[in-house]
Amino acid sequence: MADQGKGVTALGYALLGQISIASRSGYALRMVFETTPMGTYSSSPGSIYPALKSLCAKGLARTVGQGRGGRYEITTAGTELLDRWLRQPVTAEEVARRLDLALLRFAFLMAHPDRGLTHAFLRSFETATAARAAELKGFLETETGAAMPLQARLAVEHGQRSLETSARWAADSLRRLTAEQGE
Amino acid sequence: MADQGKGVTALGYALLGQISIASRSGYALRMVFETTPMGTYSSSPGSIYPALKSLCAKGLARTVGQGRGGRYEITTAGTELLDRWLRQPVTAEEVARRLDLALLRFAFLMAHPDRGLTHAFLRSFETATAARAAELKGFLETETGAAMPLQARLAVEHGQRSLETSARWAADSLRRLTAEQGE
DNA sequence: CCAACCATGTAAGCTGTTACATGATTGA
DNA sequence: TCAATCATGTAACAGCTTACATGGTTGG
Repeated sequence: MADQGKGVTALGYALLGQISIASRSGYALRMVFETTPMGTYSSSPGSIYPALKSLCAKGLARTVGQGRGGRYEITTAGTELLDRWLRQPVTAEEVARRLDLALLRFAFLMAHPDRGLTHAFLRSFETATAARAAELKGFLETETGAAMPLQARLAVEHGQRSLETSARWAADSLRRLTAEQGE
Repeated sequence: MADQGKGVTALGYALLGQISIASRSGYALRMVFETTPMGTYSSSPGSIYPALKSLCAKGLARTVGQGRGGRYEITTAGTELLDRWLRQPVTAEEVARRLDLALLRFAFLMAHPDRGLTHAFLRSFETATAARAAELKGFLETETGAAMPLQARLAVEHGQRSLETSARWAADSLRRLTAEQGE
């Protein structure tokens, strides 16, 4: 019966994640996108307000109060959906097409009561990025010189090196989070 | 009179760039997306064929032949539009939101007669990625401890490190291309 | 009282996604 | 001849972008 998160977009999850930490007004949510690097996930009021309405229509969020003090808060169904989303492991496919979505999950895992999830995420993130980097490397090795001029190789190498950096980031982050917990 | 590339999307440029190198059938173009890392820019026939039609409707491409041997080729207007696009420098704004578009330009600059453009691109790419990385670093330094838990910092750091890698890639690529020309 | 900012929206247009449909050709 | 692959589409739907519109509140 639970509609499996059908149609919740990156922006939808970005909003849901925010209000799961603390209820906020639409304007306050907008400001987060405009003043922090989370801005990658949205732009203008024309996308945020409709997205909030859509979350309400799906029963994942609700409004409390109105006018000046109106805020959005997450519902039980919203919490459950967010939880299922946060538990998804990172796949090589996701890394190839939607790395931003994976990073978004990481950011919100910060507030999740199950601290083990962050560790699981980072492990699967490291595996998936390394795997995708290897795929690109394999592609470069298969395609021989003539079929692939230097400049095309360089373009693919950008992706490869970028993903290797991501994998290292995951390993480093895991260490730092573990160190913090142990203190 | 020239419609300044209004409404040409990433996929549109990806297609235009391909046929500027050699005329191809729609299917051949699809296969490029399905078998190479260029696949990031598209997915299914449902997007490629309409995009090709749209290019034709805008007078940027045309079909030659039909059925089995039908191919798409670029028009003069298409060549001019592509040229203007390829000459655009990389900005910090583009790096923040559409790094993929910048990389796409790089890949097609390979076929451009003006070899100086590739060098100009790489220099502006390096500057822009480094600038954006510095922005993120500045953000991390401004936001103090309490307002920003470790895990949120780490998420931003991912972006920062990734962009630093991009900047290094640009510098390395410039060296390698210069070396190749000098041989 | 006027400008600036808070706060929330609507509407048009375009793209992309998903899923389905179709016919030709070729190798087993 | 039958399956796979070549090759090209269409239709429904949903989302984002851009641009515009609207009122309340507060500081100078």
